[in-house]
Amino acid sequence: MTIETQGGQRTEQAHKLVAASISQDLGFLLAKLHAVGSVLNNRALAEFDLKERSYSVLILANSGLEPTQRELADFLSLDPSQIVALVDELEKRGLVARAPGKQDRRAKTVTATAKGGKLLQRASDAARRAEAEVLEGLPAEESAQLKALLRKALWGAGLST
Amino acid sequence: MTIETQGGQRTEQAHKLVAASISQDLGFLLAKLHAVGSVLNNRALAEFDLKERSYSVLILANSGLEPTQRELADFLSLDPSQIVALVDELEKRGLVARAPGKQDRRAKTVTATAKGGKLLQRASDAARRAEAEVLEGLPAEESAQLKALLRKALWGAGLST
DNA sequence: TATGGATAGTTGAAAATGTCAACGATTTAT
DNA sequence: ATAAATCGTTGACATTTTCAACTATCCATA
Repeated sequence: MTIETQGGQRTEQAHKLVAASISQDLGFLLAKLHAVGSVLNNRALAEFDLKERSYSVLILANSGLEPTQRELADFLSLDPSQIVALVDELEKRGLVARAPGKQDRRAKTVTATAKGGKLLQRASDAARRAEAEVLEGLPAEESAQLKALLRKALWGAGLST
Repeated sequence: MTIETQGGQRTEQAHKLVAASISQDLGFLLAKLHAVGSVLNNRALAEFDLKERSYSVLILANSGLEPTQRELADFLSLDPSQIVALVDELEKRGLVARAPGKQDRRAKTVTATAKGGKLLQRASDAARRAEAEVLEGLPAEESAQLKALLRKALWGAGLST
């Protein structure tokens, strides 16, 4: 991580090595911006005792889509056992509840409790501010464009706008 | 990771949960595309006994910019101790060499050997193909745009085009 | 309708990564 | 000259990832 946002000012001064060809590499760019963003996100969410991971699970639990743990694992690109740990903790805190799947009794759906929904509301404010900080170098239109392109790369056209 | 690219065909079928609001979250989008890309990158680089990390170090060592280990750590968002391990391994394989810094004798610059350069050439072909696979949902122009926006978010305007 | 093969969640262990504090050697500032 | 800071390195510790097993349930089909 090793990123100096101590004073809260500069996100990153242009580095000598930016000139190297790796700055054209998609994987590197994604890793780097994700690293910057994770620090800010986790810092913003710490106030609510959440991290990026648990925040994601809470959002999906609160989506009304009643995801099963397997669906969470697939969607978040995590191992099913990691979902167990995340849901365990959120459930212990009374933020989400497990329910047996309606069609499939093996599966367990995860839904947010009222308490979880309230916490999420406050937390997502903080997350929004963190995201804005990551994107402070981009005007609003380009931020939207960046996110649209990421969605399209992941899932193809059809959902963006 | 849990991503089904076994047959080599579909990168990811549109998931039920795409409808959730987290699909608008920058951190999530970066994490997810990075996860997909890492799998493909590491698979492509495995043939050369490299991973994303060592590949990045090798590129920078081969850039002609003679980075010090500290500069590598800052640029790659890694702890200095991780750079030690990465350079140790590459040096042991004869792909890079450490040299004392010219101005600062505490520092050590890392440069690629001829052997490292040759390996890098072959590896970067494979990496390019992996990147193309990640971006197969985007036409060339949008791929370039995505990368330009990522660079701008990281370092501001000035280098892109 | 019973049997075999797949799948959901869970557990636990092993491997890989991340984080951090300390240290010697040097540099920089005073 | 001395003090404070920095670079690479080491080693300890925490967190995360990965994987194989296990039970319960579902599904296909003989």
